[in-house]
Amino acid sequence: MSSNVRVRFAPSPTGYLHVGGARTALFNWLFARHTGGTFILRIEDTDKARNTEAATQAIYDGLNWLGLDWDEGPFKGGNHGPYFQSEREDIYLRYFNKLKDAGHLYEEENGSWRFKSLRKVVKFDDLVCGHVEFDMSNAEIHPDITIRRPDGGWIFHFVNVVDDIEMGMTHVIRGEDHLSNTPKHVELYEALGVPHPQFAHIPLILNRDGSKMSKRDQGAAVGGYMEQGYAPEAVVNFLCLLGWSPKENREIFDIKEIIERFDLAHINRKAASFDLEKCHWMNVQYLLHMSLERFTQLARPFIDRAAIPYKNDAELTAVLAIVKEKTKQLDEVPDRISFFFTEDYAYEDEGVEKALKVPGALDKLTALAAAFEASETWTPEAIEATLKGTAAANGWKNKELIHPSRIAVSGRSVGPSLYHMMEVLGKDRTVARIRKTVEKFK
RNA sequence: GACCCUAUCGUCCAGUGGCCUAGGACACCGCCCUUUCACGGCGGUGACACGAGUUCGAAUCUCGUUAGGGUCGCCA
Repeated sequence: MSSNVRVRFAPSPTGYLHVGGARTALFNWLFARHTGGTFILRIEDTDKARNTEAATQAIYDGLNWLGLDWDEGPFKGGNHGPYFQSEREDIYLRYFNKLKDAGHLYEEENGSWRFKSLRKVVKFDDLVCGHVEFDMSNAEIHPDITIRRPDGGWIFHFVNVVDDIEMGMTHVIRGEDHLSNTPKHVELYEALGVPHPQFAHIPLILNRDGSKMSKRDQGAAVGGYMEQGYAPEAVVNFLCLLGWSPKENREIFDIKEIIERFDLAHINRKAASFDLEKCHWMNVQYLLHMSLERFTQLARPFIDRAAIPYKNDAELTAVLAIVKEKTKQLDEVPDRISFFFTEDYAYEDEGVEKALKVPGALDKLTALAAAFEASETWTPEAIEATLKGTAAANGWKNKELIHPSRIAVSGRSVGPSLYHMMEVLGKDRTVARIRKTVEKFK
């Protein structure tokens, strides 16, 4: 399916990619993918003083991580480039002269240029907000906008409109903070003699307490989700449901389902508060239900960064398979698996007190090690049978073996399923670790 | 302050005049499952901002008030 829909995400590289910006990008992307249109990335770097390389890179990284691929833009090219505003000087000059010749501009004493408002009532139908009217007739309420700096630099309102014309945008989907700017833009389109694109102003994202979400707020930077080990598909799913709803009473939708269902008409008009806890829950759901292959792929950078000394992928995968269901964020993985790969694992104080430093615990472990050593098969079921059999034969409770042996083989009181953990460790290492522990705490 | 947008559980959504004694999810509180921790299951607390209308009937329509957000830059 293809269509003539053309939408863009036009960030300014002045900081980190914000979740609000990411959601704007996401809604544009979804609209393009739903309609079979084209999604364009345009970098609005007109403010030389504030733009940075790092910020530009953060935009690429964030979009790539979220899976929001663009059809035209940096690295991709396209027939409407360049896609950096800093490289479009000649185009702006052309439009500037056009406006100037038509008498729409005037120069200030300091050398900046302003656009003379048409001083009429501006009306437009916003795809999200509905019919909107602004009475622009009063210059005190709506002063003429500046479009060019004394140094020749261009101002957002002007270049944004020029590029949207030149790049053939059919829809402008952006944050509601631009709604009040829109009548100015509509006037620019009119002065240029070009019909304006359709507008869709999506509500802003607020903090839990209703305040505006700013860069410093928790959960604000997309980079934070990458570092903490959220699954990108979970963050995407969460963001989709923030201000838009497929009208079904469920929460988990894969991206294909969302693309099928997405439409601008069902975007909420109300600003949404960002609930990090729900995002976290959604991430847990994704981690729990994704394939082991996907989990391994997502966890690997964290494991490598922590320099976990696994021998080969088979060994690593076997371990990941049993910690996957407990993992809530990928950045926990190195800690959750570290004890599998060293005999020099640390013992957790509280667990040692409760499970090992109790009368008889070490003797019971010794008996358990002997029983394990004598066992023929080493499957979770067999291990469980051996453990419970040992307990029963001696008149002990199962948990009198379970808790001490968990501490003995892992150093911890919490972790994966005990029998699966022992299976992955193997019989020899399990027995050796139990005996080593007995010696250590004698 | 002016202009614009908005207003359902603490939060995210459902609800577009009767199906609502308002539904789902997160969080929270019980109970159950269980070798730990989770997961899961069951149940519970909890909302139509307020006031006038319109209508036989309003969470749903209109107006006002209040509240929140946005814009008013030589930032985007």
